[in-house]
Amino acid sequence: MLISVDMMSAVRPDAALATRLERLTGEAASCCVPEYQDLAKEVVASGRFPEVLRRLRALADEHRLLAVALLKRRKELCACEIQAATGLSHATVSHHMTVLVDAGFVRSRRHGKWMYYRLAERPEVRVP
Amino acid sequence: MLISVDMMSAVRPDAALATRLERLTGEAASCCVPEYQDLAKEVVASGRFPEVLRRLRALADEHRLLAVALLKRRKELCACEIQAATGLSHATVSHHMTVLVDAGFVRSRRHGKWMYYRLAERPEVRVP
DNA sequence: CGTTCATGTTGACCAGTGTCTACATATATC
DNA sequence: GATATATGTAGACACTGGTCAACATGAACG
Repeated sequence: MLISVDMMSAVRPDAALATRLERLTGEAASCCVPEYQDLAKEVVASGRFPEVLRRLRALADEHRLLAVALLKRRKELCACEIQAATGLSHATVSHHMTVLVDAGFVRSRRHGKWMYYRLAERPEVRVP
Repeated sequence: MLISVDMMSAVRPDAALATRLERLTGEAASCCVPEYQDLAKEVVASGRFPEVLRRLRALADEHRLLAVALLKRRKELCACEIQAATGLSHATVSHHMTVLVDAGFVRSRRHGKWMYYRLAERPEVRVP
């Protein structure tokens, strides 16, 4: 599993440099240019940002990360096994696994009374 | 994602399968085997787990992720520009950038009154 | 069906943290 | 040195979210 920030896509760095140079020369010390508000809105509004944030939040929990790490080692685990590993109540485990499934990291399947979890195919996150 | 074979063999996957099979056959429905507690401890105790968790937590915030996304587009930004983009107070921006620097995603340099931030070389996270 | 076991759902609690104000520090300029 | 600007730090507050107890659901088995 990989979470990466690829730095290949630079979008017009000239504008920022120009603004900063202008400020350094002291002509118009216009800090807090509205241009950055627009750029920020553009980034956030892009479809990927909310999804990436949701996936990062899903992984940024001690017990959920542990569950994913365990699923990396064991092909498949049932809910009670994850409960044993984390030491949490079954309610909390159920909550965590729902978060992981919704985020697309984990897939679940029911077999009789048991719920089995395994990693999704390409659990990858890229910073937008 | 690929699960490496050596990691699986290192932790005896047979035991898990045997336990589950045993449960499926209904012989001894011993849920919550202590083996998973040991495996969990082993994973958490491995040096990478705490660091990975810390880095994930650093990214899993709306404004910090935005800052990283902006730094991906503009080579370098000063604190006031990030403040303009996020609409936060300068104190909060300072806090967020400290978190990102500590997590190793961002590097900072001071030039006169201004603090400039840019992405670190290999901002990459791998689930342990 | 009724029971039992595994899991999902709800609601409430509370610790962690993102946020701001106020103050402190650093740098440049007069 | 005094002032102004940019940023860091400390403390307080509010809100998100992880947690569990209690209840609900779903499946296997008599």
